[in-house]
Amino acid sequence: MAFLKKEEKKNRIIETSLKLFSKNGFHNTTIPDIAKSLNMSVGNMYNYFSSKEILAMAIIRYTSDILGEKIKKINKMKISAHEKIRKIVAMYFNIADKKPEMIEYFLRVYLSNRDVFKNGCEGMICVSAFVTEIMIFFEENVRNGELRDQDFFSAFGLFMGYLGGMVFLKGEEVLEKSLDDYVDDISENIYFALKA
Amino acid sequence: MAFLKKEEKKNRIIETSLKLFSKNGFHNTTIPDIAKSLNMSVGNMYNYFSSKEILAMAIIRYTSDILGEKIKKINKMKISAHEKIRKIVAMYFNIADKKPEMIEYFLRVYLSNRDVFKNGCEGMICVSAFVTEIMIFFEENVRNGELRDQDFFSAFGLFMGYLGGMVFLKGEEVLEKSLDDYVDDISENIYFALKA
Amino acid sequence: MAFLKKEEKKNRIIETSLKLFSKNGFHNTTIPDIAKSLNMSVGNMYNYFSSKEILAMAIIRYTSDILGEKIKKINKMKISAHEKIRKIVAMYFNIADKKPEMIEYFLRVYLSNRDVFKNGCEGMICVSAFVTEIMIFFEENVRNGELRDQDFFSAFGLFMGYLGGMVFLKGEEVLEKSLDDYVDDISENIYFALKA
Amino acid sequence: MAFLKKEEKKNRIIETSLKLFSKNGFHNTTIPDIAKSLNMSVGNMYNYFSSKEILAMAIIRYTSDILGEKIKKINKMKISAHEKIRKIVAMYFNIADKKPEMIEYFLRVYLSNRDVFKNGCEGMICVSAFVTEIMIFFEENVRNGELRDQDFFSAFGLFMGYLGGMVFLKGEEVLEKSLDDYVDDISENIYFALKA
DNA sequence: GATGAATGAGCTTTCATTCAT
DNA sequence: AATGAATGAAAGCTCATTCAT
Repeated sequence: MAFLKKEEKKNRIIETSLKLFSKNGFHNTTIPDIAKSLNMSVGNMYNYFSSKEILAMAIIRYTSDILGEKIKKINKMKISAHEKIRKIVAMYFNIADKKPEMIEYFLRVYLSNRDVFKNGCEGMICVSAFVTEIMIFFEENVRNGELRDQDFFSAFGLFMGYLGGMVFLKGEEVLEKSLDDYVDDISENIYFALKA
Repeated sequence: MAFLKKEEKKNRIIETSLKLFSKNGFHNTTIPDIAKSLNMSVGNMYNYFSSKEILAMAIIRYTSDILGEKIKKINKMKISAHEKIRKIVAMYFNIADKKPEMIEYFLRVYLSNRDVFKNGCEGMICVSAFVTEIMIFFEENVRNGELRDQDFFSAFGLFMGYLGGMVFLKGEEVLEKSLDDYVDDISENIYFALKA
Repeated sequence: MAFLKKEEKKNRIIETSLKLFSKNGFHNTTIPDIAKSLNMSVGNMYNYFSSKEILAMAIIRYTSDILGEKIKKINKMKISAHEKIRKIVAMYFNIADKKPEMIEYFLRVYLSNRDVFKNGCEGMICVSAFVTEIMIFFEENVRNGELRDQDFFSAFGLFMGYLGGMVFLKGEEVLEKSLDDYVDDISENIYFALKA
Repeated sequence: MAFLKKEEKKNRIIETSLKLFSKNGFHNTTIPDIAKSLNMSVGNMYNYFSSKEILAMAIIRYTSDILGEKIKKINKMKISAHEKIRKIVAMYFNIADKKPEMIEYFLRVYLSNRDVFKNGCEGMICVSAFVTEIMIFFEENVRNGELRDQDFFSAFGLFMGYLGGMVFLKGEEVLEKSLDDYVDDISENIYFALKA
């Protein structure tokens, strides 16, 4: 492990903790659990993240950055707002399928442990990469007339809440179809809701 | 307190725990915390709810029943689907304003502590009162041609996720306006998304 | 239940507690458990036995009296020491079979909860009915020359320990045969050990 | 304490718990009691034994091994069955005198807390070291004609029950003489019972 | 950097006993 | 005599964090 740079090792810790926190929840995942998963000593973990909360905050930033990056790519495409919505929904559900821990972390850790994120992540600052790209998407397409002008958070809540809600339902095993099969319905619904 | 019947006392416990769980989270609220809030001994609490998890499950049923009841009333009104959506959104935000603990419990306790609700509330069974009324709303208005026919969960996820998402944003203090001021925008968005 | 005299009701409580204590152990049997078994309120139980320990001590006296009575009958028979030993062993194993709770109470409650019996049953005083009859048996048959003269407790320990040990082994399910099938072997062994 | 290896420390915990459990009983000895006796924190105890029951089972194995080892040595001696019996009785009473906790643990913890030993020690598996050596003693001396052939458990119950019974009587302070003074009587009785 | 034994406060839950009715 | 809600101390166990090596 000595050949890994400090930053690489931090990422390894983040990836592993992300999975464990998402699967078992923040309070049911212990630092020894994480350390064991990483074949690392408990004490050494503290050389990289000085507390469980600081680790949790690093994870949400990490996750938000990856999601933001993916939306940024979609934003740069030369396609209609309608098509962009579809791509965002498809991308989101694809992640929920392939790397469910990323979405679940939002839903089950970030959303519900306010106190953990209180000192350092207040006001969505730690998910700004993700929020910003949704904002760019929204404002660009309002400007070019494809989407109706309205309060940004009315639109943001729709995206974030709707997509998150569907992933939650999937997790509860109440959906008969795969998330993939919902892409059409849901992107249409979002488009109808927002279009000019 | 002796003049309260067992059922009334259970409800008092539920109401108080609901507030504490919503405010501080399930794992940060201890049974002694709840007991103290109720001026009741820890041991006696266990005469009413035999474990913390069983209490948590009673609360979600209680909350879902109240919400379901309110939607049921709206469902019975002789108004258009468009107006019903507006009433549901207004009612939801009104509760989020007046009794925020009910909505927050959904978001911060039920949604994110899968293991707590695993034995007894699997598959949304404990929120069925709420889900059922949304289902009735949706199917009646599809039948009478006001809403587009689509997978129920595509519609349900929109309602539940969108409204929950807005309340979350409010809780994060990122909304400048009061929830009330969002009723118009959001009910329009939902209507556009679902209308025939 | 009102037609039962106080003494009869105490016996009912004793019989029921005897079974529960024997089956689950003293510490794993709660007063509410006993009360429920008796269809009686917890508070009322305390009208008959003012503490769990006092109940436990009443039980050992009750049990010892019954066993002592049975040995007394054997002592009065006009048969040889050899035959008396056989009868005692057979009687003991018969009880262990038909009312195992009586023997188990000796083994699993009385023997192992010294502190419970400390104030009121010190020095085998609560089992004296049983001990006395064994003593009578022993001394009479020493006097008439059928048994060797030796320290009484050397003989008493043989009876009590051997028989108790066999019942313990039965309880551990390591004996392939029924206790009844051991009567011959064991009474021979005891007789050989003690005879003049 | 850092110079002690993990195994040595486990043994230290076993020795101390053995004393406390024997003296006060399993249910009246708390983990904090044990930890305090060891000048160790409660939490750290759980690094060595993951539950109170697992500790109790480790103790019975430990104790049985030591007793078994002592009988094994006697078994290897080139002396008569009669003399071996005497040595076993003497050894047993010597331990009961010098390390009474070992014998008391059998009597007051192992024998009477069936549920504690249910998962892991069923069917005398945790005392097999001791049982096996008694079996070897018995079978060898049946084979060479010194002891009568009979069901093993008839003989085993005699040893275990008789010796245990005497130690129990000693503990109840009803014996006027020291255990040592009973060696002659009791080994004669056992020998008469078992001899060919 | 790396280790993992050690800490101890804090958690959920239990239960003998009391007492107002 | 009878009820059972109420008490509260104490139990077994957990875990974030530290620190000597």
